[in-house]
Amino acid sequence: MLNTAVQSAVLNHRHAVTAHPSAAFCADNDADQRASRNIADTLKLLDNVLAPQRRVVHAGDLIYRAGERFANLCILNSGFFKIVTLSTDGREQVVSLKFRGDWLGFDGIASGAFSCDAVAMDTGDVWMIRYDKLLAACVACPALLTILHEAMSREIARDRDSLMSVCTLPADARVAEFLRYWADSLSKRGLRSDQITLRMTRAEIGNYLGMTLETVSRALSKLARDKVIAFAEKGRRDIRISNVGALGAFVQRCLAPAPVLQ
Amino acid sequence: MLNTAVQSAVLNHRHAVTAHPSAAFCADNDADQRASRNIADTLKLLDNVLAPQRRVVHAGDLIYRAGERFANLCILNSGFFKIVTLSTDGREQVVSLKFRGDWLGFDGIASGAFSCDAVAMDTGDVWMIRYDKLLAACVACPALLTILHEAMSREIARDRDSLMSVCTLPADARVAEFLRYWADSLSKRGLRSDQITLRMTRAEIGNYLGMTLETVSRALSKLARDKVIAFAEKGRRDIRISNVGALGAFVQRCLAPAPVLQ
DNA sequence: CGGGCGTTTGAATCAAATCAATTGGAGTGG
DNA sequence: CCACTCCAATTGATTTGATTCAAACGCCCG
Repeated sequence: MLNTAVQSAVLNHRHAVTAHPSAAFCADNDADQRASRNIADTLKLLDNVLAPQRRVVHAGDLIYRAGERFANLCILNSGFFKIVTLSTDGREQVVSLKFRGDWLGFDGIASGAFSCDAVAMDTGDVWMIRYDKLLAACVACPALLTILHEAMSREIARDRDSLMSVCTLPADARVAEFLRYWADSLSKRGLRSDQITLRMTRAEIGNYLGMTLETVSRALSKLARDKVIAFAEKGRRDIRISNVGALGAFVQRCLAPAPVLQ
Repeated sequence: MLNTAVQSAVLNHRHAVTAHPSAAFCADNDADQRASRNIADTLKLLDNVLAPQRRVVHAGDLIYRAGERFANLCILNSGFFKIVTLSTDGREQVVSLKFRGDWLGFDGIASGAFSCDAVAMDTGDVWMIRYDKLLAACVACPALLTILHEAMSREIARDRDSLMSVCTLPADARVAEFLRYWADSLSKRGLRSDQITLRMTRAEIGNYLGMTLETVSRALSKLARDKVIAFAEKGRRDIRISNVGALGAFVQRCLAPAPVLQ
């Protein structure tokens, strides 16, 4: 019973974020297991009540684009997505990353149009839900309303954490924090978090974190030198994280005042 | 009929953000007038349906603090507020600024506890609404639900804009953008935006924008030197902005590639 | 008037950006 | 299979925008 969520998380994933059968890597603590189960339960409920329209997407596909009329919210059943805002003067900014169980499209509710692009970064499937139908269903089923509000609330809290990272952490720490967040997100979804495959280029990571691609590269090299992470033998997109705690410790070390050597 | 919203916006404001009777400064365009009216209408509806509990606050008062159990949302009827998140390791970050008509507390919905402090920066009054009562009322009154979702949606979109500014703009432009946002916020609430009184220290502004207080000071001096803003004759907290467009132009100038001089 | 706090401004320093060269894989086609 | 291109990533040298450190100023208030 505990493992059903973990199992279902694997569905619809091909070469994407691969789940691992061993409990050693999947939701290794109670909180992660609970989170993973919550996501599975939420998806099941939404499926039952609303029978959302499925859409399979591939890397590079746009789920919606800025300016488009808002009518649907999406729930991510699998895959990995980025939210990109585009300013009028042409600046582009990756503002958010989304995984299984996350929602897309909240930004469109207020203005009636999306204010950003939602882009798939891997094969996945999203469930489209008409917003008006969702509202109607929420009246009949209060649990749905709770789910919806919690999702929006989490997004708000998460965005604030992002801002905090960008404003208060030096570049190296920001990259470490980014990896930690990614590993955490995988754990909470019942996926193995000791090995992650970045499906973003250094340039995309840099954009998200407010630094250049060279700085990202240097930070990753430093993390590897300090043995906080390791690269897969072949290629440098796969990152092994034997100990997530070490990433947190690295962040703290970056913040600590320079040691006085006498 | 067009001016009622503007009038009501003045209520409950003492020395805070002062409204101006002349239409030249208040909601000078249709969009601003509409926004101002929307805020007034929303407040009226909430007042009628929920009869929120009033609370008068003064500069420095905490509306709620991180860790506190979540039970109420707040609507700001007047005053000016900051949202501050505190990381476990002691970093502090101003993540958001709030004005009349904005909501406080969405971050508490998901986890059942607030994840940040909400601090009044001026005299004002907030309306407290029990979240469970609000949900019940939403079922009976769909307009309420729309209002709630739009507020959350706007907050999400706004947070993303903040992140974009911090990540893509140089320090000078960030300060200009900050002032532009502030002036805009005043316009949308039917208040004069040609003269704003910063109720934040340079240190607070710097924290919010991800830079040091010295850099904020230098940026403001540069804006004044370039005649984009002007300081009040006495003191340097009051800022005159004769032309909001000039702030936008300044931002663009910061982004433009260095001019080739031959 | 004097103390305290917020602000400004300058000079020195530093972290990150920029510029530039090289490496390394993935994919293509002969 | 190898040669080739293309693009991502790394690494080094240099520049630059912002921070840090320091000093002075201005305003408010007891």
